[in-house]
Amino acid sequence: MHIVLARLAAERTVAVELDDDANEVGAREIEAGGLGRFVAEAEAQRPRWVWNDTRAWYPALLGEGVRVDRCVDLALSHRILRLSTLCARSALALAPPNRWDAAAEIDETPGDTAALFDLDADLAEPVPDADRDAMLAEFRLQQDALTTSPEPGRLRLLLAAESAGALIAAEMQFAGLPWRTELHDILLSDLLGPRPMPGARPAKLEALAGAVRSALDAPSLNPDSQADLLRALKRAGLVVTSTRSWELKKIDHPAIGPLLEYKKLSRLASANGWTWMESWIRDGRFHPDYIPGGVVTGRWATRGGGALQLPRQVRGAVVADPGWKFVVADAAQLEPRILTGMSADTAMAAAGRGKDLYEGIVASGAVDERAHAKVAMLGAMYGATTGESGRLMPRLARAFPRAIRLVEEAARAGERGDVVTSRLGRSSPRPGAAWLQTQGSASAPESTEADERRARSQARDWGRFTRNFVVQASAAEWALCWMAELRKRLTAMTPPGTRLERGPHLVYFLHDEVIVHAPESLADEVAATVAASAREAGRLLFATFPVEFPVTAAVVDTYAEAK
DNA sequence: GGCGGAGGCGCC
DNA sequence: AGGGCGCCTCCGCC
Repeated sequence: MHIVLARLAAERTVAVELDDDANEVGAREIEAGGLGRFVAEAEAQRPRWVWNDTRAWYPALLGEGVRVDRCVDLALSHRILRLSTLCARSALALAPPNRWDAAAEIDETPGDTAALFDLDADLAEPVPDADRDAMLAEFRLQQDALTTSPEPGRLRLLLAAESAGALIAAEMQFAGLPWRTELHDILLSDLLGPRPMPGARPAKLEALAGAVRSALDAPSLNPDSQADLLRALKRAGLVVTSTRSWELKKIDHPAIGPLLEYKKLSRLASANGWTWMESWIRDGRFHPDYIPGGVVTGRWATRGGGALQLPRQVRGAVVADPGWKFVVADAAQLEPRILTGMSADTAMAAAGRGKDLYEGIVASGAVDERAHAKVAMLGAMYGATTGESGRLMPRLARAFPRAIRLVEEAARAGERGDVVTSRLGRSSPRPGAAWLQTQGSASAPESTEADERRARSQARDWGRFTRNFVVQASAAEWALCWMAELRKRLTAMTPPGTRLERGPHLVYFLHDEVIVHAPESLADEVAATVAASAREAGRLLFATFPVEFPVTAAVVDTYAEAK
């Protein structure tokens, strides 16, 4: 059963009940303030709620203590279906852009802003606060795209996982990641010195800046200014082209040690220092604003707070509540295992069976040490052509021809300007107008050597993008299935109606890693559940193909203890 | 003043 | 000469 929620006006909502063929079988108008109660009662029938945008509905329901089991997020689903090669001939895919298309997809022709203003005024609203007719029409178009797809199963799973992700994102933001500001303050003070007055440098940074100034004989140097710093380094006789840490590391000079230390600590102070703490931690919780599907590959993004870049230095401030534990779990070598499943590479599946995949590659004889296996695999998935990674690639290709062929073919497709598609049906965007123009001008009769070089370089760039896209996007799908399965099982561990924050619940997600906040008595069971959910995700994506997805699950009091 | 690109670096 | 991000500061520009 599907129930479509639509706004009639600011304070009026209608719930339209549909049968399996999306025919309307009932509708009920909900008075102001009554939505939470209505949803809570309807949940007993396990409907799939259909709404334009999870962020527009779910936070308020969570605030009323109401949890939703499953939903269809029409905006997220629309974006997938518009691009997917698995429903390319559907009416939804062939229609001109409308207000269901995110703004990001409309303005992808830079320099052509005039076109934006020529479009229908509806486009100004990227995610519509849709009325009843618009919601039903969009839902039926999406259902049609699914039923006419040659691979409806994959797409249905993808949309279900994407929508479950939207629920999880709202729940994680609502619950928040436990964060102890007094411990964060101690961590900062130990590394930087006591908290300075606003605008002043912490004591340890000031001391390091002084050491750099005297070592470079540059008394007025501001180490925060790259231009200033580069000049001072050159004046001291150092051969550098930038002030990047990795370049400076290669230089032997008394200024370099304190400078690298300065850079590391000043980064901490500016990105996750006291100001960050006061802006983002409320009532002992960090509430990141997750954006499901915010990355072209389907990975999540975040807005504000840099939630996906929490440096290791501050993870000691992430502490479970008294009587509670964190289960910190990450999927081991996720992307190569995804590639294994996609390519059905039985040799690589064997290398990853029951052990560390990179050790397995060593055991297969393809390379002679774990570090080489890792750098070679990453190079295969990212498109490295030179250096150690490039040198090791041919050996990898001989040992695992199917896996390597899959990423090579994805790269060739991108170089041609073609689209590639993930395991469940998320397709890459097409290259933009500028890309096509550069390729076109290189094949024109009057093209120069420089034109052709630029076109080749640009084609290889897009090839690296599509090479990585197939793996990264499919890994993101696996992670969504993992979390959706885990969420379902966590809910089942407490009595129906238990408030989210009273039972074991997800509090953090980072591409291939999750944190569950769980009562101590359930922690071990949660750890086992995390692993079982990973196996289920593997089965959902790759059926019976024998690729394993081991997870490391640690039961800890603080995030810093894990890994 | 605000804006936005560049440089740089944190995470996967 | 490696894929995807977000966010900080500096600095030139309007």
